[in-house]
Amino acid sequence: MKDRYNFSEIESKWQKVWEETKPFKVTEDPDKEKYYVLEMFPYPSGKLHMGHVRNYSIGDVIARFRTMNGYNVLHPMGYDAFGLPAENAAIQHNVEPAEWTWGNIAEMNRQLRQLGLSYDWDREVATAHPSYYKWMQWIFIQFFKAGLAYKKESQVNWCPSCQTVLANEQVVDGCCERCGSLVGKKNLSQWYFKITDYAERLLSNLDKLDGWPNKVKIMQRNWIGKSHGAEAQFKIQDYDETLTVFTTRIDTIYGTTFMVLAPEYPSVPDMVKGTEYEADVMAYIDRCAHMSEIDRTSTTNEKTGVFIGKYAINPFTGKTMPIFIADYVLMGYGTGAVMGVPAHDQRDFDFAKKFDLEIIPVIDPHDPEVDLNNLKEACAAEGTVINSGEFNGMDNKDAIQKIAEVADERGIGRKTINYRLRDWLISRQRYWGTPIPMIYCDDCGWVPEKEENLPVLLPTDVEFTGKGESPIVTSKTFVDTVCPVCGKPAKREVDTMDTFLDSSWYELRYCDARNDEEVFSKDKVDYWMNVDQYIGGVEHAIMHLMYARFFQMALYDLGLVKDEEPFQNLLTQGMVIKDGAKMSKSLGNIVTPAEIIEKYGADTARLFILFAAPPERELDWSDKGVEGSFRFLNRIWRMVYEFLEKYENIPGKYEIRNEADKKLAYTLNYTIKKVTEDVRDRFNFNTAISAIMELVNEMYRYKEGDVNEALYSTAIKTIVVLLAPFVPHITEELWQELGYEGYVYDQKWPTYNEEELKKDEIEIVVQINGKNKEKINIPGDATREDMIQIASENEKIKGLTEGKNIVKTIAVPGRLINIVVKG
RNA sequence: GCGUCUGUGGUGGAAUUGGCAGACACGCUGGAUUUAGGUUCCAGUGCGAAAGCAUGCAGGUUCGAGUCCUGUCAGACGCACCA
Repeated sequence: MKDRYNFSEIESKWQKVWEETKPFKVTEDPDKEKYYVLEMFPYPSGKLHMGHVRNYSIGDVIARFRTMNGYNVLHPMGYDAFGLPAENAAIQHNVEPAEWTWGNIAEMNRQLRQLGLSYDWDREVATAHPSYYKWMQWIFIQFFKAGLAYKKESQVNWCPSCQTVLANEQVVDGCCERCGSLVGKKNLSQWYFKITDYAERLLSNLDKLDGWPNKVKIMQRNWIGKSHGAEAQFKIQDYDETLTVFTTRIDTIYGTTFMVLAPEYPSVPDMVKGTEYEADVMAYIDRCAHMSEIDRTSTTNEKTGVFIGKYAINPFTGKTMPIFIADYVLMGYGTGAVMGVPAHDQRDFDFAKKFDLEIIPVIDPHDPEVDLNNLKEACAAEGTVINSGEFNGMDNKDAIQKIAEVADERGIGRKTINYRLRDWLISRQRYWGTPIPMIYCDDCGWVPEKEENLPVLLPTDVEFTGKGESPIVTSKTFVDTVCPVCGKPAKREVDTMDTFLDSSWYELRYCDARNDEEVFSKDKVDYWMNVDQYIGGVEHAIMHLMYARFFQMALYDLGLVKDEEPFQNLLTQGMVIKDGAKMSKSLGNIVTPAEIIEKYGADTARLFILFAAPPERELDWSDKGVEGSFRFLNRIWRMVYEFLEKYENIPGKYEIRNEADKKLAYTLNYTIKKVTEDVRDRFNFNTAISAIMELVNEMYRYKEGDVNEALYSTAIKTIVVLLAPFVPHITEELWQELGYEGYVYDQKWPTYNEEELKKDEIEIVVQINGKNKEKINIPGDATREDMIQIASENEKIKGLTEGKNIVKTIAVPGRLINIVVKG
């Protein structure tokens, strides 16, 4: 054995072994309990960053730990390979998106292999590969057939100068990131998925997801945004249309003094056509088209709006009231029309003040602080209904029910449930995505491509000018085709799919990644699913996880999978930051995995990243901290080296000869217990590693005395096995140097001996009125009464309680005694 | 703006169930080893002279609060076409 830890030699040696022997390749084995560990697959930007290293290190510890505990572990990796950056590279650097992407994947594959991760690489998928997107298209067609996909007109960001559609990300402060022009909106007919049909199930199933962090479930609940309320219908004076509003406060309908429509409300242009209001209204609509939703709904902004010259009629009072359009009303939520009740809604209050509109209080909260005739702000409190005709005197909570019932009877409204969740817009006017396998025929309408013709391949004769609605339009071979139903000339859909679709079912494809005959074998998916542990960035808490859940439910309804939920347990990791800020090029605080691996090796990088913080928290990168982790591995190396030089390696049954042996045996067993529980139950790898460090410190102390070779050999062997999931290369090397058979990744996880964890004597604290006063030693098996007895005999405690009235004494076994005194 | 989360020594963090705040590590200080630097090994290290005081800030519940409750401030993440 070499006296120095040569990490680069060791790491490349074992990576080569793993590459050749494929120890992490798995197949279905009905006799073994399976465990599916999945890390969110990366977008192949070309460079691995520390967030990736963190994600995959966490997953690798879990996968290796479960393998050592006897599970049949599925641990796959792949690439979310479609997306905007490849297209930008094409536009800016004139490189084919495919070439750019496959090059990046090759580079990232190389970097991932340097980390020593236990993947079954034979299951690698890349969503941009036809063998993957063929089945993406197949799933789309099944969804279409099931009525889950439909076309609808909607708005996109449009740069008038570039003549192209922009992603929200490409819009900076309302302007095009490329040319700086003011971005507008453009209407396009686009594909949607009816995720709202699943709103209730997506919501109620959350209760079953015990293995998910509460915060993620709360975020998803809020995102779905279920609210119970009512619809009410308002006729428009001298215009043949009825406005339907959604409100959660139908009890305040008598207080409605105006109506507000979203600027995009479809009939608004027609209502103002040819009137004196037309110019102002159309100008306002245009202005709103340049604003983001976040800006529009900000409650701190001064309210803006325009009167459209029409009046609505309150269905209960018959009173007429002005109709406005205003940016704080969104077309995408509710019905795009709201009743303005300034007395009881703050946004309506602000609007009424601005436009000098009437404020009618209709709920009396019986609060002396609130002057109903001179409101300073809206009063959302509950109370008694007033100024509301037949409903006066009711409790407003009862009125919410009653008014909705009365409206229903009179045909002017009804109770309803509204969700904030909107249908999923999946069309992208982009090249580098899965082509939507739909064909438009003048006679048959939108029909899917025949399944035997899949995949609909992305055309390669495309120009990337950065202009136009979709680059695919420039292909001379793609668009024209024949109708799969009637055979007449027809045209293909030129939009591609949102890349979120690709990543909504990849966990299923991993179960049977090389299947050319079907999307996946049901038997294989039934064996491996669900994912036992999913790990990824908390930034995906809502969208990706909601979409993947929706896919699984839809596939469940199609009979393709046996469960409604794909991810049993979820671990959301925090970001990697440096000096208190996100690592970014512009701040110049980036540390790349490559430079750390070069300088210290992958084991050190993994160890530091797992040791520096628990997975859920942000991780503050520290170069000094990395050196500390490197030092620890060197310390281990030297300890084993010295052991092999000086002692016989005879692990196994040992005698406890003295206090030193007893102490080491205790620490050894305690460490096994601690590491097992921290990894298995809590994912607190930082405390697991610190426990191992304490064991090493104890062993350094121990070896200075009279060494019990059997015990010390056992400790050496155990520590190598305990460290194996964290630092796989060095432990494999040490295992070999110690002369053991087989591989350390294949060893059985150690168990601990309860007997050796028992202590004869423990130290507890004695408090008086909650303040620590004394420490006493008591027998390990002392009862409450024993504890109090021993404490009361202590000289210091006697002195402190003398002449005082002891009110009570609280004894917590194994921890403390608190004596409460008076006087 | 809305939603969610996080605030503990000089630093990263520990305290798992309301029960000794600061494990482990970094940094720093001192010592040993070394021709010297580095490495390594050992010891010390929240503040305070002490009584005591300390977990962003202000209250509250409790025998006891970093942990629970209310309010507040600061930062991070998400907000539907980045992935």
